[in-house]
Amino acid sequence: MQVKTPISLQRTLRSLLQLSSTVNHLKQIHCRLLVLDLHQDQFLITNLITVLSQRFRAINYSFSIFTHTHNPNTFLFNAMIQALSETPGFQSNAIQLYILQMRYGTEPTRRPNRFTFPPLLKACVATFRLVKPIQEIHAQVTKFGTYSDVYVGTTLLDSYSRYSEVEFARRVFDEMPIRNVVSWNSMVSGLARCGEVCTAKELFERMPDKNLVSWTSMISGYAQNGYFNETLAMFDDMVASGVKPNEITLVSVLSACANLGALGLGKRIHSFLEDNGYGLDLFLGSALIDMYSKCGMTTEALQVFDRMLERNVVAFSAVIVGLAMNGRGLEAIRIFEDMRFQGMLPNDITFIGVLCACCHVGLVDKGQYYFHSMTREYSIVPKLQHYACMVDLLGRAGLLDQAYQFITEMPIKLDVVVWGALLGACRIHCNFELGVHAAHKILELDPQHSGGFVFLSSAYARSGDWDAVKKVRMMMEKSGMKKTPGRSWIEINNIVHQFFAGDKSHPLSDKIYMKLDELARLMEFEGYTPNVESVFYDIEEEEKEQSLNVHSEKLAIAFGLLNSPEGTLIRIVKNLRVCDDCHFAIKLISKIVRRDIILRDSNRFHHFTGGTCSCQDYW
DNA sequence: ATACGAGCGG
Repeated sequence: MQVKTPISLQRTLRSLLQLSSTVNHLKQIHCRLLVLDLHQDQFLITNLITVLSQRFRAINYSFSIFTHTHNPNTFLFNAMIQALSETPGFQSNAIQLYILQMRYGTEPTRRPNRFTFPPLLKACVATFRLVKPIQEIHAQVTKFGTYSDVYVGTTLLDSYSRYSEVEFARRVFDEMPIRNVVSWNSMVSGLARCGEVCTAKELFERMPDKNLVSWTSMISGYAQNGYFNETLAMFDDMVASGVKPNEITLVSVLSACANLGALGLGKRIHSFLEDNGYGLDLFLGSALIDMYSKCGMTTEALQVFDRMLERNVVAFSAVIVGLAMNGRGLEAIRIFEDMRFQGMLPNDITFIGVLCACCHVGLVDKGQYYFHSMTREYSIVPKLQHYACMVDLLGRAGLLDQAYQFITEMPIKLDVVVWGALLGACRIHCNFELGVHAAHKILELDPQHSGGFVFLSSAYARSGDWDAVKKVRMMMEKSGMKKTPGRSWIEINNIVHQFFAGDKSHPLSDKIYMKLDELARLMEFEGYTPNVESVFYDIEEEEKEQSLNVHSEKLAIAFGLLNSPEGTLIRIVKNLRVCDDCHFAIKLISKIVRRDIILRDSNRFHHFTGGTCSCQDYW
């Protein structure tokens, strides 16, 4: 039975609830309710539960109050379901409570309404792996006549999109009688989440009005789908239309900077954050660490890491992976040990960094130890990437038989990356027999894989078996193999200049080629001879004249030397792996011109200084 | 009278 309380007393108690700043205040109010015999006043109880759980996360206390209330009404159920659905670990209880509500019977005082479903849907998303429960709630939404509510529709379409059910999401959106900016934003980010970035963009353009979230949704949608140039273009548009970005926008922009190696913009965002008093929270901190690491600036990455007030597994993983990829494997391992010492649990990505670190430093035993501890101590199931790291680790160290043994014992289906790791090791250690086997396996899995063909043709060329070389060539042509064009880029004064192999389209092309000629003469003094073998690794180039001299990274470096002050660092990003010849040449260039050069290729970083490379010629 | 929806990191 509903207790009637004088309006003025209710109002007083309600403002007391709002003013409470500790759980003790609320306990005192709860006591007053009991003393005044108001503990069955559902309006006050609803308020009490809301404040307890929203402000103090006191979910158990809330629930005990709920269970002591007789015949709870819709409001009370809604408040309790919402509280449970907002508390990590309790979402499934929210669903159970709804089921209980249904079992009680849905007479008018207890009938679910439009406020019931949004939290319930969120709880389902947090609890279930499959979309089925969402569809069931969709049916309930219709049954209780709340389908045309904006909040319900928006949450429903959002939920569908989180299960990649973009068509259901779109249908809900199209059927909504009223949409507001939030509904549009949900649909835009839902489409982006399902990979339909172009449709998302179309919708974004058609939006009747846009706010900060609309822009941010589109920007992060681009970033998450790997459209990094579009991410930055969108960011420019946003700034141009006078919308001020917030931390959430900038996290996505930083991720694009990281992937493009756009250090200039990344740094500008870092200073913007500092100037505007944004603290280094977990998201921004990790994004900055990643950005600096992927630009080869590990020292700056470490600085950000050190300055973070709070660090979680993502921040640790970012710094461990960053150091590992940049060849600072020992430091990566030290930070990992530090993390374990602090009792923070690593996850699968942390272990990618750790294994990668061991690989680049050549710590075979340690790598094997960590690989085992991953499953034994932390119950993390190794993924293909972890296996590929192990094959790489063993293979690089010259333990090819062990690497092959490891492959044969793998409990999951092998992919191109794992065989590719073995192939790479065979190339470094000149084991052609095993390499040919790996290459065939790769071509079975991916008949257009250029690396497989390249290895085969060079292996046969080496052994003088020209018939076999011919056969491989024919296979290549038949497979329609398309080699990704080599592409490198360099950022000068915040502008990214891009070069393709053999590119002559740049306005300063003449000067660039003159610079390369000059470097070639100086390099001869240092004992450089073009490595003919590389030609076989790079089939796309071999038809072209002077093919060895025009790989895109060399063009970018020459351009960088011409357009930056003496003695400054040169940073290049390349979309493919660097070839042996360029690697050797860049080592010499770093010595001749006394410049440090950082080259990020598709696989790892190379820090060249004074004629040596941080990868120690293993890559 | 009460409560509900969108965008972020390795």
